[in-house]
Amino acid sequence: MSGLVQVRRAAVALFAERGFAATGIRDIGRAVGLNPATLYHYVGSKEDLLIGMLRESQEDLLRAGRDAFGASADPAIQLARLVRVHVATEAVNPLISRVSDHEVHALTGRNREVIVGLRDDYESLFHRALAAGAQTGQFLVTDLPVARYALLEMCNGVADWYQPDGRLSIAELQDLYSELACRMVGGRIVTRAECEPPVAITRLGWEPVPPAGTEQASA
Amino acid sequence: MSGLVQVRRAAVALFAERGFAATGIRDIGRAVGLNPATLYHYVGSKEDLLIGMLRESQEDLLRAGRDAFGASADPAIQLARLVRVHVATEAVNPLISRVSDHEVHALTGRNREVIVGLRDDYESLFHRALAAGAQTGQFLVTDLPVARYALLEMCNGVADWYQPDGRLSIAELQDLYSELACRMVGGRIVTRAECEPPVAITRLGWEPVPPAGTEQASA
Amino acid sequence: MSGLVQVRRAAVALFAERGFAATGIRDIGRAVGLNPATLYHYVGSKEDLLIGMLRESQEDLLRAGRDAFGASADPAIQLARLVRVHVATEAVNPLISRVSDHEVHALTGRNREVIVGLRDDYESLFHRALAAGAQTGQFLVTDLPVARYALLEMCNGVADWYQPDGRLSIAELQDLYSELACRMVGGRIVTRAECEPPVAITRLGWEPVPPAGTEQASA
Amino acid sequence: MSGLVQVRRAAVALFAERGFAATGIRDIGRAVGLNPATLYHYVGSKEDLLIGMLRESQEDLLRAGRDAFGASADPAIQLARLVRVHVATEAVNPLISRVSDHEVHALTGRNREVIVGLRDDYESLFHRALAAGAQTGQFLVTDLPVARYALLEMCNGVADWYQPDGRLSIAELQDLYSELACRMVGGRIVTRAECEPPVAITRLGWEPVPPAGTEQASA
DNA sequence: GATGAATGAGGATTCATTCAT
DNA sequence: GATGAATGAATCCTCATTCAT
Repeated sequence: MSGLVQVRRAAVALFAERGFAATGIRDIGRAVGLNPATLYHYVGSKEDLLIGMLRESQEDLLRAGRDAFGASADPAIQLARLVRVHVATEAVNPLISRVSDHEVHALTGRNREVIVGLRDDYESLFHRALAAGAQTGQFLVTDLPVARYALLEMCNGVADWYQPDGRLSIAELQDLYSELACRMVGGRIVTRAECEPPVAITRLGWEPVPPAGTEQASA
Repeated sequence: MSGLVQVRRAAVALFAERGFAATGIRDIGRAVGLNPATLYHYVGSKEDLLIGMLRESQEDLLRAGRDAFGASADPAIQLARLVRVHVATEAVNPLISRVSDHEVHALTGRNREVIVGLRDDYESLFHRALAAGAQTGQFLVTDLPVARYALLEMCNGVADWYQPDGRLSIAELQDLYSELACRMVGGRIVTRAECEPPVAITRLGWEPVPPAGTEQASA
Repeated sequence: MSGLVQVRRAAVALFAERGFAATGIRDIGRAVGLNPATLYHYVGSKEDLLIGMLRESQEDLLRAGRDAFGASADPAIQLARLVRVHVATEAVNPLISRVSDHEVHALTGRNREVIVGLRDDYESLFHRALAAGAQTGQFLVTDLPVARYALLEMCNGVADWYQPDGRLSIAELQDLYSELACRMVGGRIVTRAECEPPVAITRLGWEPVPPAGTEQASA
Repeated sequence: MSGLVQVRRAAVALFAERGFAATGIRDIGRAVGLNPATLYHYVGSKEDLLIGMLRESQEDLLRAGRDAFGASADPAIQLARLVRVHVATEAVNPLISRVSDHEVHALTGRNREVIVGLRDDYESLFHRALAAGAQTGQFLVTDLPVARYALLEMCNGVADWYQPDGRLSIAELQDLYSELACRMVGGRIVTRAECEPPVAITRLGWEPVPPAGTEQASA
């Protein structure tokens, strides 16, 4: 495997575990058995690593979110599919998701703007689904921004606890969160079948491989 | 106002904004117009500041949570009151709440254990309310742990966006989140009136005072 | 007991145990239960403490040495008495002796000169006894400076190991070192009786009192 | 010459002159024209420097002492050889010897134990020679531990005054101390010839080179 | 690709000391 | 006498980064 990929994965793992600011370039080097100086053959700077992983993660999420959103005109299905995409993404890329959720503030200047922009675009998908559902009356949304915040935050936590080799398959996880989301906005419970075919969730190149991974299907 | 209080508030503000690891002792000193060395008159170490604020915050939340939980035997009201307490606490102490939500991992050794223990105790209140409601059938909870995670995460985000002088009063915020939570678990919508008298939410001594505070009632 | 005496004894004890440079003014304060700032009511500076104890120690040793030297015209007796005085002083004031032996180099400028001057005066007593004994032929001294160095160094170590409540009384200690010294310079063994009356060895005010002191006679 | 060697020698020189605690990492850096940070390329910590030099010094002394001791079965020759080794070692490595004599107390924990252990092993050689000589009656030792202390302390001072380009060659120095030691324990005077061939005394890599060195033979 | 050497800036913390109270 | 507050300088050490080899 390429040295660059190793470096990236080590960085993701360390940023996820200790946080960006608390991770030293030496720690990353040590994790891949490389002299700190050698890292600079692969990477321009520590912040480059961060912006790189955040951008890849956020762009991928946005792409998947758009696919999910565009696959149906029914707000309930749109919402269910968005939630399914989100939790599956967090479950499949837990470490990079944690970094995405926690370390945006470590970015500076233009880098920060780019990521915030991507996230805004992504969140607007939820807004549109919620707004449409509220308009048609199939959702009961007392306050739209609050519902959106609550929905997104709810999904964001998945990466913190989900274990791929645990009790729940990714598809089950998606079912559960989809159900919670549908109930939360007062809509009908969208079934897994209605969300077929599932949006493909890819494990990103930056995501470290778990020691003994169990692959599971998602819908 | 006491120098110690100033130091604490400055530390909370900076830890919330930049994160613990990215905040220097010099930054805190600068914020209160004190020489870095002088800080060590007030505080034993940087981590002492962190554990101090986390402990105070977590103990207060646990106390308020227990009060809320114990005020009724009805799981729906228990849950609604827990949610009301949580979001009000985040709204009243937004900065210290952000630190609590994000910086536990910066603690080491025994300090970490203490905070994690308090958080576990607090979360168990949600678990008991959910479990009781599921048992009686008034809640529709397909998966109890997942519901608890989702609920807590949903509430945790409030400190990130709520503006005390914004569109929503704290009581309205509580109503909205209470409604979302009730729906999410398939229960009846508990009204504000049912949660009277409200649990008192205190602004902690560590919480920085906003430049021009608007006080609002909570239920 | 006066606060100043307490401070001085604590300083001696700490300087002896950790060395001057490694002892903080705070350590001394802590040892006597005083705020660091309060120490400056008793003492001008950390170096003042050091020069004070070294001067007192060195002046007392010089005085005792002169008394011992002047009490007889016989070089053998002069030497024996000097050795008796030296080892008894180290045994009675072990902590201050250790500081005297090790921390002269921590003094600066004039302070250093004063102590070195006193020590030179003291050492010249040994030189005169040795030189006289060599001249009369009662000593076999191949190299006078080397003999003086060796003699003084031999005596200097006593404070590092002698235990007042141990196997040896001070008088026995004096006998032993006197015997070693006499042999070393090829002279006759001067008896304890010949050194009567013994020079008085005083416990200095700076010397910390041992927890449960056993007083012993010296000759 | 290697940077590491330069750093080591500078550290020895400064520790010998000012003491460990009073020497800053910056001082060492300045002495070798290196940024303080660069020192940490060569050395793990300040204490690493100290333990390194003490261990090397003490191990070398122990090795030389064992060679000297083992070269004869006659206690008088054993003792004479031990003394010759000791004073020559101090004369050839005066700076590192001073650090060895004065700074053991600056070590912490395990490091301290290691050095104390080595020193105990070394001192036991003197004990065995003295005890054997006392047993056969060729030594007059009234008190064995006191004799050992006195002997070792006497030798320890050499590094404080001996000048390699001074009046005395190392061989003459050895003769003088050997004579003093033999007399001190009431034994016969062992000649230089009886100690042939001399134990090799090596200048350690840590020992700073004097500005204009004069090499002299030792026996 | 890889690394040893190097560095300026900064990390948290302690220093001896002063001074108003 | 005593102390809390204060500080500039210094402590050891680590930071991200560069560059010649």
